[in-house]
Amino acid sequence: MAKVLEVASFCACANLRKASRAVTQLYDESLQPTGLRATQFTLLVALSVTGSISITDLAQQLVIDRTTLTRNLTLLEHRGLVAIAKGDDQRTRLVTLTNQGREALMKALPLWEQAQTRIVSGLGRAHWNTLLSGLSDVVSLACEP
Amino acid sequence: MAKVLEVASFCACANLRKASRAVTQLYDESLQPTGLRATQFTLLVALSVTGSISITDLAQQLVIDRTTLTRNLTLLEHRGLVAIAKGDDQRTRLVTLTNQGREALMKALPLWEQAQTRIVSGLGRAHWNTLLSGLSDVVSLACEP
DNA sequence: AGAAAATAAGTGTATATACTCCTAATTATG
DNA sequence: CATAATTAGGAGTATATACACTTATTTTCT
Repeated sequence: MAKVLEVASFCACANLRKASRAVTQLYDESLQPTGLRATQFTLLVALSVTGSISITDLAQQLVIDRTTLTRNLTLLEHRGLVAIAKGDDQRTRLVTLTNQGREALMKALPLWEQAQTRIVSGLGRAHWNTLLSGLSDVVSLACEP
Repeated sequence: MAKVLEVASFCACANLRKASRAVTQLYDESLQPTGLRATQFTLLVALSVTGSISITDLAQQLVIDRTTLTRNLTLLEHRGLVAIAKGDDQRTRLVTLTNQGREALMKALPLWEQAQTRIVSGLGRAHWNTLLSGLSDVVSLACEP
């Protein structure tokens, strides 16, 4: 069936997931000396930028399910990289990067750069910027109600 | 730190994973009436194109870990959508789409098209093609030894 | 103020993902 | 030909992801 061939080649979901798998493995490998997975590194970076933030707010920013985020944060909390405390609104939990978390993040930065450079130089800066903006558009389109 | 802001905005891994999450939710929702997840649909499509194929070969094509693929295929096998049998080389397992699997695939195609159209029309055909080719380049770069 | 609606988060469950270690079968090598 | 090296696959474990359901708190409405 011609239609099936089209799906195999052009499915946005399949192609994004494939690229996601490939790139995650590259970044995981680069970050391995730090003991951080790429996803965990991303969380530390986000927290470093936002400062203290509630789980729901952080989840929205990252387009990640709230319950997924809770579980990922718990792993970082157990390693002392983030702290989770009650907010003024007793329902909320405020997540904060600890000093230890900040240290781990700083150590990881140059390793992240290795992986990132490989992708960006490989594509060329212009193509890379185009791709990045395409990804951003895709997120908007997929999240539209 | 300026560097951290750069990571947050430009990390290839974070942005790909974010887009991957967003799009997967869109496709999962579209495919929901079929009981297939987007990942499962993708496997059925791949098998429909390749015909009988060993687990390792299929894993390489999809840039997915062999053990992950085994587990994902087992779920489809239990639902009767794929068959897994020993190959001539007794070490290999040949995976084949069953008639039931082909039926499920056919029913899912129009639902896939809904989600796919949303992304492709949203981006515009030209941007979409650029994005697709960028994703393909990223996979090559990340998988390079 | 008290009841109802809304919001923030946690739990149970299921799938997706990949690594390490292990077994079985095949191929290569002496 | 017998043994070593290679290859295909499975099992155990851990993280990532999200849905449905539940609990606790806050806000809204009368």
